Amino acid sequence: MNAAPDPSGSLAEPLFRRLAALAGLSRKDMPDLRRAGTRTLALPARVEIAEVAGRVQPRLLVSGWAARQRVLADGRRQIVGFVLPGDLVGFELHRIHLPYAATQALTPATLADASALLDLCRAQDHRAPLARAMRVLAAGEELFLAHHVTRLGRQTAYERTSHLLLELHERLVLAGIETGDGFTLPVTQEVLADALGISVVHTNRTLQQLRRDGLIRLAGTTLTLVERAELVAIADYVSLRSLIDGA
Amino acid sequence: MNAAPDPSGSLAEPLFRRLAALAGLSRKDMPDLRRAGTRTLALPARVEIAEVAGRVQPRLLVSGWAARQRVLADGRRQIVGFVLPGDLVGFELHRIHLPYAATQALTPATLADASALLDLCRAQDHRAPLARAMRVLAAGEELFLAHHVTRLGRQTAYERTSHLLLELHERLVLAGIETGDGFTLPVTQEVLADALGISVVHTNRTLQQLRRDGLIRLAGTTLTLVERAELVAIADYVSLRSLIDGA
DNA sequence: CGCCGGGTTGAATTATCTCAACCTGGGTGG
DNA sequence: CCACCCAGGTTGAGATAATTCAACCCGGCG
Repeated sequence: MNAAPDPSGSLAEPLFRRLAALAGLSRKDMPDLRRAGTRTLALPARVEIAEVAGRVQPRLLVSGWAARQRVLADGRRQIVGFVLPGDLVGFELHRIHLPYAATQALTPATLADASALLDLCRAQDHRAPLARAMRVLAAGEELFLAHHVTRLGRQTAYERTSHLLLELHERLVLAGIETGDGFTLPVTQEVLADALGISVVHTNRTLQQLRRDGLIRLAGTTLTLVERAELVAIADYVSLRSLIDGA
Repeated sequence: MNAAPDPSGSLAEPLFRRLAALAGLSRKDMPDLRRAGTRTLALPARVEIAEVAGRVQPRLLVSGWAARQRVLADGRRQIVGFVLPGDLVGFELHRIHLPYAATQALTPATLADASALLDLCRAQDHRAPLARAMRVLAAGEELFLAHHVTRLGRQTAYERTSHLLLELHERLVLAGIETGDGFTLPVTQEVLADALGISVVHTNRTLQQLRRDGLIRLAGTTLTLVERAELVAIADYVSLRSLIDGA
């Protein structure tokens, strides 16, 4: 759990990319976090990204994956959402934090303190470019929750899996983490199962079916969306990109 | 589709009740909407609450129920969330609107223009009581989406149904629409099915099972939560109330 | 009167789950 | 340096929750 100041401001690069890509925020409107005490925190996998001393800390996920999850009384787990690099946690800009779902690191992860960014956002007028851009990000988060609901409620395991993979890919590309037609999927099938609302065994079989059908390739943690267009059709996937551009 | 000025400001009463109950907003901090051009719009059931002329209008649901829903290419429908009296639609305070899920009236409904309220909120400092209270409401909305995900992903039909009924009840009580241990459920079983992610037939059977088990009573549109505590245990229900008080 | 939306029931079908076994590769301790 | 150990992946087979299809009922309404 070492802590060091951000040497270059690049820790927030994935966040900045999304702000630029989705909300057209220009470099000059990007906040300068270099001298704002941005420190990083390294966490091993499986650890909960705790609120320090009961207080919610605004943080930015710099690297690794995490998940917001709820565990039922009998141990069943549902992943409510994935937290990817460039995502914010405990960031009480638009809503207060409720301790309903715990955020857990799925891989080794590094976090940066985002209180400087939070203060900056709070000081903005609602018409300011940065404030506007943050509202676009918030809309994206809500969209992904709605995606999740639709997948779980009305899609088959095959469709759900395609849909989730497409969403993860879009998010990683938006953040500039990935650029090609695939991505690194650093989680176990158990994690996917708990996100997709199906059993591990069925997750395994579904992934294999997608492979056999030539829609994806999956070797270790390297996933390729071989037939992206077809996957989009199967999953009825609506991209954030298209919704923002269309509006 | 008649339009009339709000005679008393009471149109926003359900909203005000929630602000008071959840965020401790006092009457003196409540916005005065009486002379702010608050007009109402009456809609029949099944009509979409459209964005007029492609523009998103901030509105307040005054009476009736609506639903945000997504319809897949082959006609399957998933209700992403219920809109109850006191809820806001098209209210672009914290996030921009994305046309992912259409909002449809489930019963005859009346809406009021909420642009005055939106302007007022936007003029607030982030520490102002009203701004703070709106962040609490936003947290509630997010919680109900998380509830929805958990229900659909990891609960049985029996548990899901219990959970949803508890949530609807809590929301109606918070808005001051209902006060007892039950509420008026003005929707068809098909609507419930599309919210719960199960078939109509199975929804029917599940409701009957809950009745047979003496947990609920359902006559026409009148629903009673006979054994509320038991339902909470079955559904592993976490109330918004308890989360806010506990924090 | 007759129709129709919504609720109810039965019976066959299917998607998914559970249980259980087995395999593999990487890491660890003796 | 080898043996084992364990997490994670894979496969088979029986069990079950939920679906689909179909029929029927009821009350309200044109």
